[in-house]
Amino acid sequence: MEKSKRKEMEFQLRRAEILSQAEKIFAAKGFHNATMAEIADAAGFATGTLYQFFEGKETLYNVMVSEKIDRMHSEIRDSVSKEEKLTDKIEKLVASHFHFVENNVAFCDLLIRGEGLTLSDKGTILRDKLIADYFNHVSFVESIMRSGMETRTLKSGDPRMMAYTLLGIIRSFFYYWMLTDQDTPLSDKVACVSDIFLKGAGLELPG
Amino acid sequence: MEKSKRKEMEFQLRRAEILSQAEKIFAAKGFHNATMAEIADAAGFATGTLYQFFEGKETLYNVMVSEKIDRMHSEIRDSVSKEEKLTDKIEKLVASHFHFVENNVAFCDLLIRGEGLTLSDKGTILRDKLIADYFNHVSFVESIMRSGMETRTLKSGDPRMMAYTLLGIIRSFFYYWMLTDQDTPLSDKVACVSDIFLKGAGLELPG
DNA sequence: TCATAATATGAATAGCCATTCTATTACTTG
DNA sequence: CAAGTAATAGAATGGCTATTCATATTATGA
Repeated sequence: MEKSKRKEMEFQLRRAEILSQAEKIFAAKGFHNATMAEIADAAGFATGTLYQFFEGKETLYNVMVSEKIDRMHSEIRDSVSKEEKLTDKIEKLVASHFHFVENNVAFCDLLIRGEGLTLSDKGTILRDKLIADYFNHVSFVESIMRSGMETRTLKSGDPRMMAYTLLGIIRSFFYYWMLTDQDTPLSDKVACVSDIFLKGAGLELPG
Repeated sequence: MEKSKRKEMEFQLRRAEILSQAEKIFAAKGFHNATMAEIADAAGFATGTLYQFFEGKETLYNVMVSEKIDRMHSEIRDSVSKEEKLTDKIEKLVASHFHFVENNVAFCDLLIRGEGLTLSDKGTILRDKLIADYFNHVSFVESIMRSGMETRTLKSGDPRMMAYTLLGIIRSFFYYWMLTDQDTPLSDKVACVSDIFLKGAGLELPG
């Protein structure tokens, strides 16, 4: 028999609740130290019930991380593509990364720790997916750089290197913010980052 | 009774052998998937013997990571402090980071994965130490930036932000190299990195 | 060489937790 | 409302491995 519309919706709601609690707990403790019992409890289910929704712990983790990353990437893309001028695109790229980080501190900490990229042999599936996602993301940034070169707003050079550079600076600032400075908004640093990326740290001597 | 000189040396040799094998195995499989039995076997000892040298698995891991990071940082400092000119210092900073990475791929991969930063509650000891080490390292780079400002080779600005910027770019390049390009030497990119850091990606329009 | 201390061994222990499975509860529908 | 179906509960199972410990081995020095 077909699942009714309402049934299906309720199922999705419960699934989402489990994912949401799983995110919190994995983020707080890492993959290996989080237990299924704990997640079930937080979501208001019995341990066994989780297995109605996900094959097992590793699948749960993989799905949680993948879906979250996908959302992050599409948020960033959406926000950047609304801009016309290259410098605005770059600012938006930085700003939307920072925005995501500010709203997902624990998750980003989990990602920084990288936990779960090598869970087990099976775990390389997630690792491979995350790496592929990351490359897609780099390619997206690269395409921005390339268009900047075409319009002669950026120096000509290897656009992929430039993408890596900008993403590296973004990551470094967010790491710094996570570890030391969460009281002041990270978004205050947007201008600083895009400025140093475009103009560099060296002093141009006059004459 | 005092341990004889020779006894002590032999002890240290065995300890070093265990650490060296532990590094390989942890790097290959991550903290949680590596077993004490496996490490003991690789080092040519029985499982129980490891406990003569280290309190337990977590201690073994912590010691291995800490000592390695300490070596990395002092190598980088030594190499940078031999240079006089600021631009040379910066090149050397990049080059020595890359040098370490090229010679310790598996270990760096372990660090990127970040495994072990939150092993358990006890595990935060390592996390705290690594964060402190990282801050020391940032401060070192910051001091280079500050001296660059004093000699008017760098723009004036927040030297710590500049330190984060450069370290971020370095990390990003090494990450890229790890994932895609290990056939060509990473050191080929040294000039590119210090160039983009000093001059930025933007095109200075003439006039 | 022999008694004694220091080390090494690896099988046994013990704790942890993912996963399974059956009893129970809630829902659906005729 | 009752029979039947789907969903949930949570205790029991089983696998895994860090750590311990009684025993064996090796080194020491008188």
